[in-house]
Amino acid sequence: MEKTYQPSEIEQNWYNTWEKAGHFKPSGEGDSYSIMIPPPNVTGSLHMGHGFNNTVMDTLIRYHRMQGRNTLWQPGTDHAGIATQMVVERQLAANGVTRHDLGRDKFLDKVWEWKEESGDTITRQIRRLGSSVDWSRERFTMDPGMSAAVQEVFVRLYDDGLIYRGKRLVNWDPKLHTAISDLEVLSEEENGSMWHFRYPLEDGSGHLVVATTRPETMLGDTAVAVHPKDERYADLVGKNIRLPITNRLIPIVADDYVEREFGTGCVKITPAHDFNDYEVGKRHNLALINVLDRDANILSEFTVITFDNYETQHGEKAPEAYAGLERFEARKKIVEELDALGCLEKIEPHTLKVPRGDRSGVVIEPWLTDQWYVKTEPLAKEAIKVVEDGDIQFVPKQYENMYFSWMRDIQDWCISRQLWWGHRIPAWYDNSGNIFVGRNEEEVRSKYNLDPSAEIHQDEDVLDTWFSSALWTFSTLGWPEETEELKTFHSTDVLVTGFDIIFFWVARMIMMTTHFIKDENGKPQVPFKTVYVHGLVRDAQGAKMSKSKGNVLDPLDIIDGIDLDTLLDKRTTGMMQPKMAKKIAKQTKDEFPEGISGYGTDALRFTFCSLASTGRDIKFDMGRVEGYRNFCNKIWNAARYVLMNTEEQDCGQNGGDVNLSLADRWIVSRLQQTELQVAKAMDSYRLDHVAQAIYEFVWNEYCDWYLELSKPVLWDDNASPETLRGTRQTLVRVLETILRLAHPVMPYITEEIWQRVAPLASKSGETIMTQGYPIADENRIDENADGDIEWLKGVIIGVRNIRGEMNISPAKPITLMLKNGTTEDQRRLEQNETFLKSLAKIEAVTWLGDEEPPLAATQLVGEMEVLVPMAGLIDKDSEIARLSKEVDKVSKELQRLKGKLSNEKFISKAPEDVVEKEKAKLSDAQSTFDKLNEQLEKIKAI
RNA sequence: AGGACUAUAGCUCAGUUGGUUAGAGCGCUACCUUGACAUGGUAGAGGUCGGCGAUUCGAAUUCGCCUAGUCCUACCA
Repeated sequence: MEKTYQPSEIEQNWYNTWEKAGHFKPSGEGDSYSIMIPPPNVTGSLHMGHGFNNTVMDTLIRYHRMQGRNTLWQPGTDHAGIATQMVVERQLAANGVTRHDLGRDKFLDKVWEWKEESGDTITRQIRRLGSSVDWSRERFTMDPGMSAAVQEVFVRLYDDGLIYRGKRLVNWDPKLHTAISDLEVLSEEENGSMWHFRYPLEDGSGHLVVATTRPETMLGDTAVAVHPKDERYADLVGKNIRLPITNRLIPIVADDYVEREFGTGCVKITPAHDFNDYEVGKRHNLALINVLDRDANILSEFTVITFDNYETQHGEKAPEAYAGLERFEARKKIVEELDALGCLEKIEPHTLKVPRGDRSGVVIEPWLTDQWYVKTEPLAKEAIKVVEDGDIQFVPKQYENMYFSWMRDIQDWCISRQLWWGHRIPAWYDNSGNIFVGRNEEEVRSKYNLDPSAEIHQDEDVLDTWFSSALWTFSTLGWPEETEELKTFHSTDVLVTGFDIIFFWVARMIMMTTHFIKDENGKPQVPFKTVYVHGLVRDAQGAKMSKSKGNVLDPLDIIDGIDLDTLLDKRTTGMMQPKMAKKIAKQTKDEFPEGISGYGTDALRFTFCSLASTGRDIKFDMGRVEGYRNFCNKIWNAARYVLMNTEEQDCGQNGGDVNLSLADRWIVSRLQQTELQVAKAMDSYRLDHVAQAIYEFVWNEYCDWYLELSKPVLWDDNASPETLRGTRQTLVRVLETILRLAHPVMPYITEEIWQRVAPLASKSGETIMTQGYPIADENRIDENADGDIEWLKGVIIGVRNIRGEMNISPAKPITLMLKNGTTEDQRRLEQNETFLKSLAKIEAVTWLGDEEPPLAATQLVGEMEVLVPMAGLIDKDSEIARLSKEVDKVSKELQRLKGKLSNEKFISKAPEDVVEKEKAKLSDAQSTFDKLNEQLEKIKAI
């Protein structure tokens, strides 16, 4: 074996071997356990969040697979409508081509090409992370099967009256030319202005002052509203305003939407360009006047529409100066003109929330269009119930509240997108605009008894990407066919995801699944029984990782390492804002002056697990990765030691009596306790505790103590064959168990070592992956052995402490004296003298009776005094200093305990066992204190 | 505005139902190339657990208020 662990040399080989051998596929035996991967965007690449997410899932999957469950981890990718279309359009734009130049079919060919090319990136990354997904079942949301499911769902929901088409105000992205859902709009606070305008009354008797943050919309104003109880304006209600610039007459209406205290208490109402105004308009049956086109430029002819059937009444010419003007240009010009007309009262600075498209970043316009909607209320009802009933549990629990509060106030879901890339809406129209919904044109014609000669055409739009991902848990299993897989693996066991997509995805999956998938009794099935919600991975400063900030990390760069230049390249090419490049470069150089060295997959995975405490974001700390890389090396070298001492040796594989030493029994006992801890942590999704328990046991018990304790046995020329066999067997068996215990978290290193250790531990099999997960045997928890070793450790640490503080070289053999021990102490010494001599480098141990001991440095182990004679070794002053420090410590403790125990109330109210415990502590502390003082006096006296 | 979460050693984080002398890793100090490992070993230093109050014999842990930060949701034109 190499002297240090070299992850790069083994990882990819093992992955290929596992995959080829089919170990990632369900075994077909045992109770099922399944997880659906949250499908990443097929044309993107995985970031640290995915790395984390994959690690959690793979750990759970490998754990359950080793427990003998029939385990499926379903992989796949998402077509990500807007994001992908944008990428391809940007590529085309680089050559000066638009998608319209190509036309729909040619454009889609291009997208498919790009998907093929880029899809490999993701699957390669997933493989490198060690994820044991069943690649034979890989799915893509635009696969024929998936598309069929999407169509089926759309048609059935339409036929059930749960999908409708209507003209509504939607969030319109004027750059991408599509509607988007509420969730895709991000409102950030920005600095703007509040403009106060004077609107003259028709009768010339004065004016009202309205305030607005969006002057350009005034072209479409159809009323001014005041509060019905506002006395200032009571007699104006019903009168008309002569709207400046367009000179349109608009009424003054009373509506309690208006807040009297805000601004002047007068609000201009623009029903076609504001969600609130839309509601006001509806109540007062105002006209809707749309003044913007799809680019959010001013129309040359406004459309004037009534709420009644949204009938277009007539057009209205835009004031000539404004026709075709970009919206912010128009704003400027309107303010100037109003100023010139004497209608500008004042301009105040004002911070407001500006809605922007999460993809395009441009300001979203409420815009009146025809769109398709899912009526969510009935679906939400069932989706709320399954969580209330506990059919679905959130981990951590508090996310249920977030889920409920959103679900109980859910809006209808706008599912149509004016894109080309996606599932085309299965609806057809005839020339009079009648709607026909069906799986294909043929079906539509027969379903609606259409005249064969009737001309119909399919809707041009596609569905929101989340519409198809909402079906993910069952569409991947073959629905609407009633497949074996669907029966076996649905409902899935757990969904592992970040909280940021609870609304986008989790909620919608629950709605769709409960509506479409029922068990044999007609009870709605849930998509998953548990939702494990994890935090976001942030950079070392705690900032969200994002491409535009240039602080993203590719998990592979931590696995393989990357030099500074390449990393700089990666972070600064293909940016949306090239201006940022300089800043990003500096920040990157500061954080990674040497680039990043490769730490291997297992170290990265261990890091993710160790940071996976619930309900908390992860500030990614490179120092921890390094620490866990060192941990891998520790395991590696422990294995090296074990193999050096067991290979070609008798480890009891072929029978023969074994004699287990105290150390052997102790480490086996500790192993059982560790197994209990790990299982408990796994079952409660506390992967940080899993990692912690494994780390502690391996490093602080197996390596630090047990391996050291095995040395005196193995190196003892007089040791019996039974004893040697016992220790070798324990060495290999415990190591082999450690490997299985750690395998779900660190698949590669455990497999590599297991291949060599397994036969020595009488295990056989092709791979560690399918071995049984360790189960604690509580009969092997040996409290006597635990106690004895604790005692031994106490003595050894005492001696080492004296060595350390007295500057006695660890290499120098010393004599040790013990005094004032019990018979139990004597027994322990007798049985462990070899261990003690070896680990504390002691040449002789004497047991003192009542005789006066020589001057010595002292440590206490319980009542027993551990003495290292001073002659020639220890200098008086440093021993005085050392003892004084100890006395100080103990005296503080003594004070505290005395105070507590002299408190009447404590004695009378605290439970008896607690009082007893405190009393025992006090007497211990007292005797320690006395002995140390005594010793201190003695030393001082010389 | 409403809600959630977070605040523990210089840094990154644990701390089960209140009973600890508050832990780990990294970093720091001193010493050590001993036959698995310097990606190591041994011994140390370092915290009034964000603040104030309440409950209790006893609070890092429960409750209230406050401060700071993060994030949702809803928003005032």
